[in-house]
Amino acid sequence: MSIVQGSGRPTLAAVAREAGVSSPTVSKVINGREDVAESTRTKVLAALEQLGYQSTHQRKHAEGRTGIVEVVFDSLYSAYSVEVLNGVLEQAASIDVQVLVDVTGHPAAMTLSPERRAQRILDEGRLGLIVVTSGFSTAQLSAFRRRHIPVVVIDPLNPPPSEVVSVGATNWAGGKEATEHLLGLGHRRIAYIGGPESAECNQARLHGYMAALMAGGVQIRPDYVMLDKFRPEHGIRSLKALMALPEPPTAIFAGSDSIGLGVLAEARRHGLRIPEDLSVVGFDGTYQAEQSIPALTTVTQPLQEMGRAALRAVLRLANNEELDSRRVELATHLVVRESTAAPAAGDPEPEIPRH
Amino acid sequence: MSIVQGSGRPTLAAVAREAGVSSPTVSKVINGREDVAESTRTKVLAALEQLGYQSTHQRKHAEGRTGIVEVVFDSLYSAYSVEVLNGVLEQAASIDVQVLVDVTGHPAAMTLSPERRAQRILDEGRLGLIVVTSGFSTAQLSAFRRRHIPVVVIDPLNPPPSEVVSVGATNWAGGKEATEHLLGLGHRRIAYIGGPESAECNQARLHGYMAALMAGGVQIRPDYVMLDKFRPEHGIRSLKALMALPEPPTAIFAGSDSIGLGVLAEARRHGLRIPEDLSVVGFDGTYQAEQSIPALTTVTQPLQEMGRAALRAVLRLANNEELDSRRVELATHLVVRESTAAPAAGDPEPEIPRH
DNA sequence: CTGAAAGCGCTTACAG
DNA sequence: CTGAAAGCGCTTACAG
Repeated sequence: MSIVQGSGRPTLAAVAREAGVSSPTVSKVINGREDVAESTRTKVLAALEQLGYQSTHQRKHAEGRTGIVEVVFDSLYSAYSVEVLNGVLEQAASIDVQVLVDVTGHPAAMTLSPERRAQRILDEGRLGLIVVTSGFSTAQLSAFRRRHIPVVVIDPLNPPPSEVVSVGATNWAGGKEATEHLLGLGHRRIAYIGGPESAECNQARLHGYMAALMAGGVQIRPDYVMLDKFRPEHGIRSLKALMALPEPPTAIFAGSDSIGLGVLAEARRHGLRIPEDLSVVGFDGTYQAEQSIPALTTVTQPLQEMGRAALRAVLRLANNEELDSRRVELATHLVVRESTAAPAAGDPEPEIPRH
Repeated sequence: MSIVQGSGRPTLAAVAREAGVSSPTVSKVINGREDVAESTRTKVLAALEQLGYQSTHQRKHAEGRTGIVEVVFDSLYSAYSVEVLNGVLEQAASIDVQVLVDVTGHPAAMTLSPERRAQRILDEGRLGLIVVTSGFSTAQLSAFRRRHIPVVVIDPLNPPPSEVVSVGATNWAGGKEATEHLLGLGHRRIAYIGGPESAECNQARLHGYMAALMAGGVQIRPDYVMLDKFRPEHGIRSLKALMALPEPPTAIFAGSDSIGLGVLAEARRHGLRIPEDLSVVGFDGTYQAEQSIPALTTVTQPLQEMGRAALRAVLRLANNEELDSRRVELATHLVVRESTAAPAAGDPEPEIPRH
């Protein structure tokens, strides 16, 4: 059980000495042969781990640094994901790194356990991993860190473990700005149709919304806050419900562009004119918001820049360089388009004056 | 110069015998050492090629069949590309193949020569290559074939070399169906705003359009055919030009959804109501056409299915299985939505009766 | 199930 | 610039 400190990288023979067995036995373990006693296998595996043994194949791979970064999405069926991917791809193209795209949310997907995925990423010498919204639990992310695989999370749904690097946007400030815009136009009955209650980014937007209302001296009404998935259907259902209220809102702050587009579609079916009868603000700044008719006022997130920043961070981690910060927040900004205006003049306004 | 038929795969020693040199010399050539006479290097390279020698690393890679397929796009800034990618990803997820996405059209992109790309694909043991619209010239595609890399082209802009497998849609039939739909509604002044003149798919759609007009007894007017990029701006510019004609069209067949959406936007600016004043049909069947207001009538291409079919074909080629056909054409179909209707009744109609 | 011995395929160090 | 010889790291075949 002597600790042999070989001059260079560990060889199979060194592992054999460490484990107190012969080389052929180690060879068998590595190659997954059956004819090895379980106790021996355990000893050998421990020695492999201890010395950090890599097969010739793995070593070649690591030296060659094939330069592949793996990007994991829940799905690519949202403009949000596509824009982030485009940012990653652009950054990758400019520095000759390759991008492997993985989608975990497909019904037919083989669901790889994170441990197996981590193993594959190690075996195949990936430079690192970018995770876009959700996908992995805190425990799963920690598993990657344990194996020293650089991981960067974009806009994490749940707060990631503190040692994981994340890239996001100033969601609180964005939510505040959207709401202030509507207040500034004269709206007082402003509803929030947002994403899942558990999602970090939704909480920040919601609290930005509430902060703006409070600062504006407007009462927060629980019946004006509808939380569910970031999907058009949620916008459709929620607008229906809000319009059925005795005192329907005159403006909607939607927690995502896709929700906002759902609101637009449903408003149209209701015969509501946008922005004359109802103002709508989205969040994300996807091209769909730009191209909708009327064009959607929205809080733009620098999605491409977020993708680029994530790739840069992964590569720095892969090179063991220092990062300025474990958490990057890029600035959002409001883009005013056609879907917002002052409320109808004749609107009965049970106004509380600003104080 | 004896041809040694080793029992199994070629070893370095076999290459040495074939080239009439020693093993160390071959080793040097393989590892790119400088101290080899040029004439010797040439002989050795010939022998390597001849015997199809693979380094241990390459062999490991090939055996392990890491299972990466490379997909090359011009860009991912179009709904078309994204839908194709989603098809590829879905198929890949269901059979545990990984997908590497490459985008060549970015301004900052390192432009890899196809020879270097082919080399990389060989070295890194990719299963094959899917090329989505354009990207490679005929000569470049042939380079891949020469090196026995499975290649499938989706919707080739130019007719690919006959030995390359391609996946497309029934563009001619789709163009004909779109035009017949407009004729059936009573339109006679139908313009075509299509893609690049050189693009195969555009030619097919244009000829489908012309075939329908001829069958309907409607004169083909060259001033009603506008060809340029598959982009919204082309739709905007062309509609402007068409509306300035002494006899503007009452219906537009757009060669892509993105062109169609440009037409919609420009019509709105012009104060034209859709579909009362102008009918518009798109092509592609992207979700943007579905979500536009008014929703765009379009000829749907099974883009996801095309992505799936391409991946299936690449894997069959990689396994040396037979393909049913070198060219797959999947069926398009017309989806009627809100952007088409009968022309305004009062329309002055210099009508030629159908014969 | 284990390991001494032989062997394989490639690389290295160096004499010419 | 080339190759005989030694060597390295791993695997294989087989005796126990």
